[in-house]
Amino acid sequence: MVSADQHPTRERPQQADVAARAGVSLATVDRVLNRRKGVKERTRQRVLEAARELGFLSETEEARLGNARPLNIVVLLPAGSNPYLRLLGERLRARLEDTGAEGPVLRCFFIESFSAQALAEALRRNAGWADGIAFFAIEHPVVREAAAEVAATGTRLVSIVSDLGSVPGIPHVGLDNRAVGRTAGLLIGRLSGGRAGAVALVAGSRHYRAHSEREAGFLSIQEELFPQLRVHGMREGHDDAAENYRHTLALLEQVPDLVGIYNVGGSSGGITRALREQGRQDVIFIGHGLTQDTRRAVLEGMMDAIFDQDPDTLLERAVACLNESTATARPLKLDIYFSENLP
Amino acid sequence: MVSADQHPTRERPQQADVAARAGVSLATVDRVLNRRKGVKERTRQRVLEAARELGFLSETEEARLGNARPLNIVVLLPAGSNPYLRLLGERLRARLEDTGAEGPVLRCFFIESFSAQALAEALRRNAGWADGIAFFAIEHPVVREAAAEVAATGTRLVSIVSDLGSVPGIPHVGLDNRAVGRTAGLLIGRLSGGRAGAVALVAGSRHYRAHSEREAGFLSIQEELFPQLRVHGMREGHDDAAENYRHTLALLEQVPDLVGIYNVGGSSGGITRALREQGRQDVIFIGHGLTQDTRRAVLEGMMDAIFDQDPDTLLERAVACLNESTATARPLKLDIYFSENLP
DNA sequence: CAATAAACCTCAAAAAACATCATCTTATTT
DNA sequence: AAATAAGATGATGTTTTTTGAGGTTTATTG
Repeated sequence: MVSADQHPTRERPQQADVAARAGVSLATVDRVLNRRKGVKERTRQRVLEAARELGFLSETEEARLGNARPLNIVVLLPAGSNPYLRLLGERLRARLEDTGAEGPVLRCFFIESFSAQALAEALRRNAGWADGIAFFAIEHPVVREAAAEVAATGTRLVSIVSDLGSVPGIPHVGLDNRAVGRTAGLLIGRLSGGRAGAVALVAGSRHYRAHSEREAGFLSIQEELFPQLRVHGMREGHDDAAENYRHTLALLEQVPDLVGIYNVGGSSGGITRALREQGRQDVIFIGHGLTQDTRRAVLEGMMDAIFDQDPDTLLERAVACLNESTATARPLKLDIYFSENLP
Repeated sequence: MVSADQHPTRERPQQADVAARAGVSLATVDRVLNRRKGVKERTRQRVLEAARELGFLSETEEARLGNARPLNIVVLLPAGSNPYLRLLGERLRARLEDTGAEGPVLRCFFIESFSAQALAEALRRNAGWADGIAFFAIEHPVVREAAAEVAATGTRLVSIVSDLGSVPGIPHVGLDNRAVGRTAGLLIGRLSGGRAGAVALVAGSRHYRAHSEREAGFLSIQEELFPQLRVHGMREGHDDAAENYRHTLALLEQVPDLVGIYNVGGSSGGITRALREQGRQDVIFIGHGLTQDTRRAVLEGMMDAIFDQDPDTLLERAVACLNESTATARPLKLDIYFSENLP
């Protein structure tokens, strides 16, 4: 009968024991153990301690559950109808749900588009409170100033898609936009098969560095490789479908020998609508952002290629930048989609 | 009897003792010791600890069962001069060093190319020993048989780049090759700007499903959209630069109106060499695998586009498949590189 | 060979995971 | 202060996973 073992066989504790010990219900223990949301930090600790005392958790589990409040990250996106941005917002929400309590808490705010003032204010508003802010930069002294201030409070910053220019300490996650512009130019040039004529640029706003860099790249390669094409001056469509629609109609009327359009910004839907209505499938059209509307446009032949930066990768990299200081600023990969390789 | 517990006698402890000490049943001990599934990690640790304390396990057994985290993964690649495969091997090594003791141990073996026999043997050789095998599949009954056998031993399998066809239980990590072929066809058709003439296919071997699927996709879109182009029968270059070089020279001589070439397989270097030597920059050429030689070829204008599947992503996804059973088989993204968006 | 430990299987019970709703707190607004 | 909203917690039901209790077969050992 002697203690057959040194250790009197210990009954394994169960969640119910932990619950009793912590003075909470089973549901709460479950929430803590499975990292579900909706538990006050204080209660969480009580449960964890009870579990510890009962030896309910293994080392690794304890370490996994014990620590770390997830980071507080704010993402500032331009408001407006730009479908890519809406998609980005959605992916953000999806990511938040996905990682659950694991990952950082991502909050997304939509800022008045193209307004440096509004962006600067939003930056300041979130300083200190958030651990990190990811934002679409507008190149403007007001924004730069605000960014510097915020960085000083310890809140980390990362610009996404469009950057601030040379501001040290603010890494950037986005494409190599000059190369992107050149690639667009190359493709339009090659797809036009030597035809002479005009190519048009449409942009959201030159205040976005991303846009002006793409424009610069596009212009440089046109000049370099395709002298038979002349570039018709850029129009700012403010990433608005209706505005882009009007621009395109005007363009089609004014420029009889239009060969191609490159939409540097978002909301390509307005452009395809104009092209479709005018039956101008012959016009080569390249735009940005893989969304429902651009997919359809490519499939029906109104659009020739979509340039995209994968939203999930973008977010992941942005979060990584905010987490670690070893922020590698290698540009994102440009995804190019034609009608046949849509995902 | 006394001796039994006073002095830890050298009597062999039994599973029952381990079970008692861990506070679980014999069935659970059995599950842990024989690596059966359906044991909670926490319980597993308990059992292992109890076993350790009782000296039930030998060093090797303990190592095998214990934190068996660093999985043993074998990657089987075709031997040969194919630069993409060499790059893949390099990335693999890099990954191994990178993850250090954390990640799985990746071992890479080069198998005689295009030999179903050799591949089958290699699979069998690594069965049981390795936890998982990632392999370039060759579609052949011998291979399928070997794969099924290996899967039965508990060693998990994943095909990379080229798959085995519909074999349940063997997930695949690779491109949607039909779509890839169609995209290549689309690009060549569009870049040729309506010229009439011939387009040629070069492949490694039809025994690779990836190659034949790309071929099928290419043929289907040519027929569908570009009647002015005729497809010149496929040649198998066995992913060998020298062979591809000879093929291309012959091609250039025999087919005066050659408009484009699509190299379904690897080792595009031979083709660009032939094109360069013959001064045939006018021939549109698309090939696979972003490597030193294809980069150069694109930059000097001998090649028009490179289709690539990112080696790092490929490896990561393959390892993920071998780790978890929740292997999502979503195809990889096709990366398309032109002269302007090379990374 | 007999005795025994281990391997391997199935099935039912127990525990845990997961989802939902009601209730109660707490903070915020009016 | 009352009203409201948002957050926490508990109660409870459903589903899935884990575990235990058997039995049968296969190796091992004395």
